[in-house]
Amino acid sequence: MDTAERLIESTQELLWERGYTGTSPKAIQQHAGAGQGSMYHHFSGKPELALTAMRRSAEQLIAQADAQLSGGTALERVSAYLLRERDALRGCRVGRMAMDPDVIDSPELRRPVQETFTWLRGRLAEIVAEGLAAGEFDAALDPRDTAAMITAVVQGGYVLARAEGSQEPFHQAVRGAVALLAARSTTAVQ
Amino acid sequence: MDTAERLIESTQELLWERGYTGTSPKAIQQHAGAGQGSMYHHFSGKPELALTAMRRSAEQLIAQADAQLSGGTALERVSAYLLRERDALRGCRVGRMAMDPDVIDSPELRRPVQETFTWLRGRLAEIVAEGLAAGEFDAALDPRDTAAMITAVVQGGYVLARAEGSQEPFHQAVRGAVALLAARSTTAVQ
DNA sequence: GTCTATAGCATGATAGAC
DNA sequence: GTCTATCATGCTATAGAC
Repeated sequence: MDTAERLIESTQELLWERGYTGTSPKAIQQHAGAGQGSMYHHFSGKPELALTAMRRSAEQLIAQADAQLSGGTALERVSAYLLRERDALRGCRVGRMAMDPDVIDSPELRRPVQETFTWLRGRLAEIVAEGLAAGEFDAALDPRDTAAMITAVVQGGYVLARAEGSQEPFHQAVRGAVALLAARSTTAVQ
Repeated sequence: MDTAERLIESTQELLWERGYTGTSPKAIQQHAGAGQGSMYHHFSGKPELALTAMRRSAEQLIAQADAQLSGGTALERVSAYLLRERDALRGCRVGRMAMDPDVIDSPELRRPVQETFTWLRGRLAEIVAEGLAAGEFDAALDPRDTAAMITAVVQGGYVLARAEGSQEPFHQAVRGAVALLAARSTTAVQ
């Protein structure tokens, strides 16, 4: 693996762990086993390297979620997404960036974060809409509101887990969401 | 207002805006209109001042939520909490701290964050349990899971709003949660 | 109690040798 | 391409005058 690649992957790791503000070029270089000159040869500076790393993380998250969101009924796909095994204490490598002021204040750095969640909410809304069209969900459900709720439960579950220092609140939150969604879909058939 | 008070309130503001890692003693001093000597006279350093500010924010959030969560049926109270007007782009001043590695790595700094969410989930679980006892909610709902879901939707809604640069995803998420809860409430069904 | 001066170290970046 | 040296600035804290 070449140096540029090691720098990108090290940045992905450190952004996930410490955020943009809390990640220094020096820390990235040490993690990647590269010198300063090497980093500044491949990238113009911290913003460009972080942008490259964030785009990479966004692509990976979308590819992963896309794979998990295919196959089965709408409820099965949504439940699989919510109940998928995660390291809740680590949180979301993309969602984490939304709390970083330097990222949010920069349209360029914010874009991959925005695109990730726009895509995720859109994909979940399609699935909920499919479930509605198939009569699987109650017609009263709004696809976009429900999709935003599902996305938010996961992101908020990470906050609760980290606050508590335990995975349990995350699991409670997603179980709570699945229970509400599941019952809604079964009662619709009565 | 005396200097110590201005320092505390300035720290509350800046922690909300930029987090712990992104908030420097110098920035606090400038915001409070106080010199370095003044800050270090009243507080041993950044950690003690931040701890004081975070405890204050936690108390205020709990007091506010407690007031909002009294009066009306269980569904009304939960809905009022979810639909309350908020500056979604600003996020939660307590929940924000959960994404800061320096806060989470320090048991002392994490404590007010943990206590806030433990209390909030507990209070919401009580309310859901009351709703269950009164036959207001579907008996299949688990109070703690549902409470964690409600708390997570709000915290995750902030992430979506900040990622999007718009309040709309927050509103979608809480509307989605209220719609699901209302659908499982006997008062809404008939 | 508040101020200024200073310290030691980290940050983010540049320069130039190799 | 990678290295070390260097730089201006900012961070966190201490010292000591007032």
